[in-house]
Order: sequence, then structure tokens, then C-alpha cells
Amino acid sequence: MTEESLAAKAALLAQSALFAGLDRTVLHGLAARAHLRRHEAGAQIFRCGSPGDSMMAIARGTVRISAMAPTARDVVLTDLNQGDVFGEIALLDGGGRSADAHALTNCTLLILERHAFLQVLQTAPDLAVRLIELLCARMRRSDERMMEIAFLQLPPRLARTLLRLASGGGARPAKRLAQSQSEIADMIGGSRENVNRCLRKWQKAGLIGLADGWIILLDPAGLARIAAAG
Amino acid sequence: MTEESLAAKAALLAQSALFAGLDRTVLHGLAARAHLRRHEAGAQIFRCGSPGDSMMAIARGTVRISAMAPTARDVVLTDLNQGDVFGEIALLDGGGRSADAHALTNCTLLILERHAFLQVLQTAPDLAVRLIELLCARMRRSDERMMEIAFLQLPPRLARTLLRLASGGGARPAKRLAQSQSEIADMIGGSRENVNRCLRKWQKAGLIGLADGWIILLDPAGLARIAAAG
DNA sequence: GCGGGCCTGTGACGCGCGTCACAGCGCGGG
DNA sequence: CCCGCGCTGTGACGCGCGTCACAGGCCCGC
Repeated sequence: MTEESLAAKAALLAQSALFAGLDRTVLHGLAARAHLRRHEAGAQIFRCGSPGDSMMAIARGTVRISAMAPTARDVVLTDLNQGDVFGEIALLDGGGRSADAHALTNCTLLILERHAFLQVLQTAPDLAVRLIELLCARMRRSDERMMEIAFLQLPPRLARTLLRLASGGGARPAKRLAQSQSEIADMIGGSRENVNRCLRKWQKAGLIGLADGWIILLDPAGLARIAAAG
Repeated sequence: MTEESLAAKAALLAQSALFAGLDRTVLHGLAARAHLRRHEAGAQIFRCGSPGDSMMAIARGTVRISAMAPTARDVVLTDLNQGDVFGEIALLDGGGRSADAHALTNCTLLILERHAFLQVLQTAPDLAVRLIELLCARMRRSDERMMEIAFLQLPPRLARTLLRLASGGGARPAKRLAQSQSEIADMIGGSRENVNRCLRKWQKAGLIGLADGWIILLDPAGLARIAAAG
């Protein structure tokens, strides 16, 4: 392991929300213990239930976290990109992975093994605080998601997802969405057909535009109204 | 604040999973900063969205955490008892409470304010580790719950809840459940009527008994089979 | 150019479950 | 004693949405 790769790994770590701004020595401690791994697009990274003795930070590419039902159908929980961290729960409590992860694109991950991470954690109170913040944020997102699923019908769920994709996506309210209707259906746990029907209705109402595979948000405020309703 | 009440508070704290086994000085530090508060049965403890500048440990009584939909209906997330801790997320990240809490019985809580808690947290790495474990456990329960809601039909959800109530309740598989069918319906986010229909079907199948308001588990294995199915 | 993907678009059908409406029952209070 | 109230128990109805089935458009590779 050369000095360069160590510095490179430290730099990669520093790009993730969890590790950014940590003390240099802590970062280098982590980097020295981390190793890189590559996955091809479509490859499985881990499976629900398998033992989780490592966590990963995404150096490049995007990773999809999903969960599968006992019966066929599975739901996309979230898509993660460069700088995001995942797999920390199983690492921290020693349980099995609670969801599936696979590479959406070719990607390279920084892997931190349990014992190495815990070692560093014990000597870096800052890192513990960061972890606690991370977990809190996760809890909130998870709770929110649960409320959505439990209470909201398909149309408001769809509207929320469109708005989220539009804002979270890239440079400012990027009003054009590239994902296919089936992808969106998977995200909200609905069927492709109903997503389509809903979108067409909104198109007729002038809320969105549909043009050769693109979804264009014409009236975000109108969508927000739908998203808020029961 | 007398020495006695301090020791009493420390003892109460030591009974909760989060604080049990911590260093005596840490416990006393927390106890010195904690204060007791009583709530009458039925009283609101906090409301979803209100600022969360404290967390609480239950010294006596039981507290119900629930969430309400934009539209009427609300769902019981969990019931907590002596030794359980709640409200820590809002405290840790400074956001609003993410659910409602109200007292099911008369109860007395140990309140820890944010600044006091964070003070102690910074000097007690053990406590941070405990917190991380607590949050991990919460995440897992939450994820599990979400999968249930997203994927499972009413009957398996009901079966799971019956089994959980039976085992979690008290002394060994307590096969008799006291809760009313409406209460159970609220817990699983279903209607009272359908819970009833489902229970009667199981009664006819010999899985459970229904006698003057009690639900008696006759065939836990059979219920488990239903609970597992899609 | 032609077949096979993956996409969008739509109609028909059925099931799960929430909702309404109503009946009977046990219990505690005026 | 009777009224009201909370519980259990059931039938009828309707809506949301998943599923099936099918059609047409686009693109890529053989």
C-alpha cells in the first residue's frame, strides 16, 4: 500500500458526509484500514440477511438499495451516489444486512471492515457524534417513508417522488426527468400501469408534460398540492 | 435537590437499557441533570412536529407512540414501558418530534434536556456507543415495520401482531390477550371490522379461541405460518 | 430489412379492504 | 329498571390498485 493510495483513500473518505471534516489523523487511520473494491454494473454487492462485517463509502458510481418481498415484488429504498455511505447498521450491531445492495453502474467502493472501524471509532469521539447524526437522519427518512407508505394513496406518493427526483436530481429544479415509468413504479411500490394512467391524467390536466420518454414538470405547485393531500 | 432524590434518579436511569451498566459517575452526572415529570393517563406528552429539546426515560407507567395521518386515522407505532427511552432522535438532531406520545396510564418520566445530555455525552464514550446501538436497533425495527406495511396483507400482519403481543406481553407465551379488537386494528393499521372477520375465520379453523373479549392463542405454529406467508 | 428487446399506452377484471349500516350483548349510572 | 355506551359480529357496497392481455413505437444487432 503506497503513500499515494493512502492519501487518495483519505481524500475519498473526506468526500463523504460521514467522514468529511474529521481530524486528519483519524481520516488517515481509516484510510490505512480501508480497501477499494470494484463492482460491475448490475453486480450484487450484498444480499439481505447475509452477515454484515463491513460498511462502504461510494467512491464512484451509483448503488441501489432495495428490499424484496417474501412474494416476488421488490421496492427500491434509495439510490446512493458518490460520497454516500451504506451498510453501517449491520456493521455496528453485528446483525445481518437488512436489505439488498447492487451496483447500478460500474462503481468503486471503499470498504471498511468491522474491527478496523470500531478501533478507530473508539479513539475518535467526533466520529461517534457523526455516526449518531447519520443514524438520526436515517431514522427520520425511514419514518417519513413509512408514513408515506402507510397513509398515502398512489397519486400523492407519485407526486412526491416526481418532486423529489426533480429537486434532488441535479442543477436546480431540473424539470425534466429521465427515469422510465417502470423505474418510478418500483420506487413507489406501485404498478407500471397505474403510474402511467396517473401521469397521463396529470398530463391532460396540464401538470406535467410527457414527451419521448421524458417527464417534464410544468406545475410543481400543483403537484405539491396533490402530494400533500390524503 | 436532595442526595436521596439524586440516588433515586440514578437508580431509575440504571434500569433503562440505554443507561444500564454505565459508569457510576456518568450515571450521577445524568441524574443530577434529570428531573421527574408526571403525566396523567390520557395526557399528551408531546406532539408530532413540536420542538424536541428533551428525551425521556420511563420510570413508571406506559406510553404510547403513535403517528397520525394527514387524513384522520392514526397508527400505533409502539407502546413503551418502564425502562424504555424515547424522544432521543429529536433531541439529538434538533429537529421536531416525528410522532405523537401520550400517556396510556398515569406515568412518571425522567426528563433529560438537550444541553445537559450532550454535555454528558461528550465526556462518556460508553454512552455514545450505547446510543449508537440503540439507534441501530430502532432502525432495524423501523425497517422491519416498513416491510410489513409495504408487503404484507392484513392477515399476516394481524398474525404477527398477535404473536408479538403474546410473547412480548408478560410471563412466557401468555396465550391470552386482553386488548380489544379495535385496539389491535389500530396497531396494524386496519379496520376493526376486518380484524374481526379474520379472527373469526381463525377461530373456525381452530387457530385461536375467542371468549368474552379475550383472544386465546391455540395454535401459535399455525399463526406463525400465516405470519410468514405473503 | 426484420425480429426481439424495452418502452408507452389502455381496456377489462378481480381482490383486498375500508366504510356504512345495523343488530345483539354486557355493564355501569341516573 | 332502563338508557347509553363500548364492545363484538355481519352483510352490502365501492374504490383503489394489482394483474392480465394486448397494441403500437423505437432502437439495436444479426
